[in-house]
Amino acid sequence: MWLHQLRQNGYRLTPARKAVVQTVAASPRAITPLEVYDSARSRHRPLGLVSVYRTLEMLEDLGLIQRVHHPEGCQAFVSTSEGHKHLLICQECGKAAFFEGDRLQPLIRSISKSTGYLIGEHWLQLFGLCKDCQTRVHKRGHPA
Amino acid sequence: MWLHQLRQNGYRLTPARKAVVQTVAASPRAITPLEVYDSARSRHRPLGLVSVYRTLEMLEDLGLIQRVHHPEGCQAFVSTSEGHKHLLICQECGKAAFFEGDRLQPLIRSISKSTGYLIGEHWLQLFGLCKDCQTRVHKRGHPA
DNA sequence: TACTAATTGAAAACCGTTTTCACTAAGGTT
DNA sequence: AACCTTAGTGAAAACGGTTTTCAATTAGTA
Repeated sequence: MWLHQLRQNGYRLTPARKAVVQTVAASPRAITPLEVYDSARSRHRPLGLVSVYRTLEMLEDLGLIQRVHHPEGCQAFVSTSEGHKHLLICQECGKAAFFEGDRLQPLIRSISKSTGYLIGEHWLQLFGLCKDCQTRVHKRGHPA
Repeated sequence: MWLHQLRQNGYRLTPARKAVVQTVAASPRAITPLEVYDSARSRHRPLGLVSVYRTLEMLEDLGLIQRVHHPEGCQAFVSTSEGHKHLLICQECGKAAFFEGDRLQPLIRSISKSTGYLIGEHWLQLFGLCKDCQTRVHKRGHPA
């Protein structure tokens, strides 16, 4: 569990941290520092926004959460699903799913060959509608 | 040419705009608003940072430039290469190359199937070393 | 040449993030 | 259980990039 993992890395287990960690871990979608703050304060009222930033940074360093890049902003985080690196985000509700990117290798190799670049990292992120939102959208009629 | 295109979209052709547009168009790498400002001021000294932001927004709306997402920040822009949507960025010098992402379709279809998501957009960005920087790095000996 | 609405640059406002700092308390030690 | 050390806390101030405001300017048209 995350709280365990923090202790093992020499971090103290404070109410502020617990509140932030539990909030982020419980969110199925990417959330911003301010959202974390609002939500985590119900677990630990005196929480300061500063502690949210510090804890998020810490969790990112430990690889437990990752930053999500959106067209509208890049300050949101999701909990990282072990071994799965790529994100699929619902454009309606924000719910995040993960998938393996192994199948990218052939594409990457061919791009490397044609451009001459030595490719190190890759980022792939997909956007769409999750199952729930597909049916929800149907019921309301199709939006623009 | 870009300046033409601006006129055709009802924008006036001012020295400030020309300076910004020419600067961005001439850059082989993604540049931040501040970098644009510094560089464009050599073309039009009295340029204000505000005009840089406004012009960048305008160019983005017209689809002439696109925002580049980096682990370290997401405020840089590159000129969009016609038809090519995906970016390959040199981690040494920042030079950008483009490539087609068509070959992603099979991967996307299979992910769509396994997750149930209806996938709309995709973002793929690669990071690596361009040819020049590969040889440059060799000459200096390998860095960490 | 005159007109007018778009555009400009400076300054102020804004807002999310980071730093500072004196205080608190987690967790090991006794 | 009481103590001690130092990591961690929250409030407030500082910061820095972006946006807004506004009076002055000017591009493009009549």
